[in-house]
Amino acid sequence: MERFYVTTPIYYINAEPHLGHTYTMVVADTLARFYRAKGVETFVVTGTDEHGDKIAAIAAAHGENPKLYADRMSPLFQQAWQECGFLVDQFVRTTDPRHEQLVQEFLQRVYDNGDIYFSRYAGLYCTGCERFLTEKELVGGNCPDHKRPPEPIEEENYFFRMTRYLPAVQQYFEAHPDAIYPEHYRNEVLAMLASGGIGDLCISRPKTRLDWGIELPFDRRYVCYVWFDALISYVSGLKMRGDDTFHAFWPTAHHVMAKDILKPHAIFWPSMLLALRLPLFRRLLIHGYWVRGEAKMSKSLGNVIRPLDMKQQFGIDTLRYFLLREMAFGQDASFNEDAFAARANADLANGLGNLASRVLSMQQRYFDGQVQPLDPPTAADDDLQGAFAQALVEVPEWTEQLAFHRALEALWRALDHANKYVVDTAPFTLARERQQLPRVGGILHRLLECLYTTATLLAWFLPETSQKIFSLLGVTAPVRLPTSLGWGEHFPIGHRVQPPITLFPRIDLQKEATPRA
RNA sequence: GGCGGCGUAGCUCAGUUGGUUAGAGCGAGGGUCUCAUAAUCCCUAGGUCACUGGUUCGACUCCAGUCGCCGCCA
Repeated sequence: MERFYVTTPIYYINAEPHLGHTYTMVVADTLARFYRAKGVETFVVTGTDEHGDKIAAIAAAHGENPKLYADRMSPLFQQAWQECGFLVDQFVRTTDPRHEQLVQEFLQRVYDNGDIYFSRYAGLYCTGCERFLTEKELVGGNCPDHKRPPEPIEEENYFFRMTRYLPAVQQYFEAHPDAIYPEHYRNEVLAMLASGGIGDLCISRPKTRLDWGIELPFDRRYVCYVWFDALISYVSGLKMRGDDTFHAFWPTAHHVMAKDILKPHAIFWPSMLLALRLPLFRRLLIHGYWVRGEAKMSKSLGNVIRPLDMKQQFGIDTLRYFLLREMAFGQDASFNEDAFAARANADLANGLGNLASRVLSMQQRYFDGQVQPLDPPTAADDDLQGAFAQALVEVPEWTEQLAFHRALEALWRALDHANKYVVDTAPFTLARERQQLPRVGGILHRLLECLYTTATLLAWFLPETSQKIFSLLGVTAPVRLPTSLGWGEHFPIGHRVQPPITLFPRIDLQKEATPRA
């Protein structure tokens, strides 16, 4: 059986879920639903990253111990994703004993293989970044990201002999051109590897400075550095379901993430896997940032859009549609209310929503909701069917290539065609003459088929809407993504469809803006 | 500083291996129908394709340089 394993990063619990997290989730969810529709067995892992200096500091600032803070924050993510309806097979918390045990087991294994050594290190440490900075990285003596001076620290630590594995990592990426997508990021990784500037990785923190982390099994005076801990969640998430699950899914691993954490995933992680004698992941899928004005959408800079607020105000599918339609996967995109409302109104309310509404309304008005036989097709009928046949081919193709915006664009070309078909064939005019009713019935039957195919192709993009349309049509969704339209086979003659509902209310920003008090 | 990318209509972008009047969507303006969520559908945008040189019969599309923006690395 074919399988597909997709992960998101485990999210750092220093802030609430924001738009960037939500986009990553939407992508992972869309991919999982797509492969599922194709009959592929899927597994999704996400979670929360709960260790590290920063968490300890935030918890202390709240007067809490870190574990309690984590126990309070982690569910915010879990619940948000659940309310958004994202498929999640395993939610990993790095404070879960099963995860901690695996991290220790892996550390021990790497240590036993001689890939971990002890050494003194002096440097400038930024608690915001949770890493040492070089002098050259500083801007005016400050960390460029956190705008404050790092602390000079000298200490003894454990190091992972990453340099030993870098040549093999490089070979792997050269031999597997699609392992990092988009290609732009693959080139960056290859450049990084070729530069020779990558050293071994410090994987410990002395407890004297920080004790909120997983203890090193071979030296209890130290805890594990966050990346070594966090990356292993991709394995522990599967192992929590048993070794069979791990063996079945691991070779198909697709890691979705934003571009800021490319390096740990493309350099540290494959090195760790090689040191652990585990197969490498299948692909890294790198997306860009949602920018709003000048500042990037980041947890430390505020500027947050809360997913649950968006869902409550506009519905999860409207948010999904905007995110998937507006961002070319891999590139940055901008988020603002005007673009959001424009997109939603033009494509969802006026396009898809109105089409469903007018078709179901006519079916109700002229035939009491009962589906009529197809009549012999005209040229216009053939064109319409051709448009949807093309969508049936293009939408899955673009999805497979992660070009979600193109996939949706392709589907909307067909929908636009359907709206035009209504005007061209004018069933509402024909219906005035009794002898034309068979033709009206044939036209409406075809339009119902348009909605059927649309719902089929929306299953992984807008699952809620897809279900709503099938339910309005009074039929069940196909079990498997069909390879041909099958028009004429979905509605028995006399089958009754439902009267229209408003799938997507038009968004009026001025109205939305007022009741803020 | 090194490597790489980008700069096309008000906005977001397409523009394949160089070739007749440079395209789409949205927004805006005008019109139409009336089944529909005042939605649909039709018409309308005259933009030095950043700038300057070069190659060519001919370049938005190739080359060099300039300016501006950005990414990665140092």
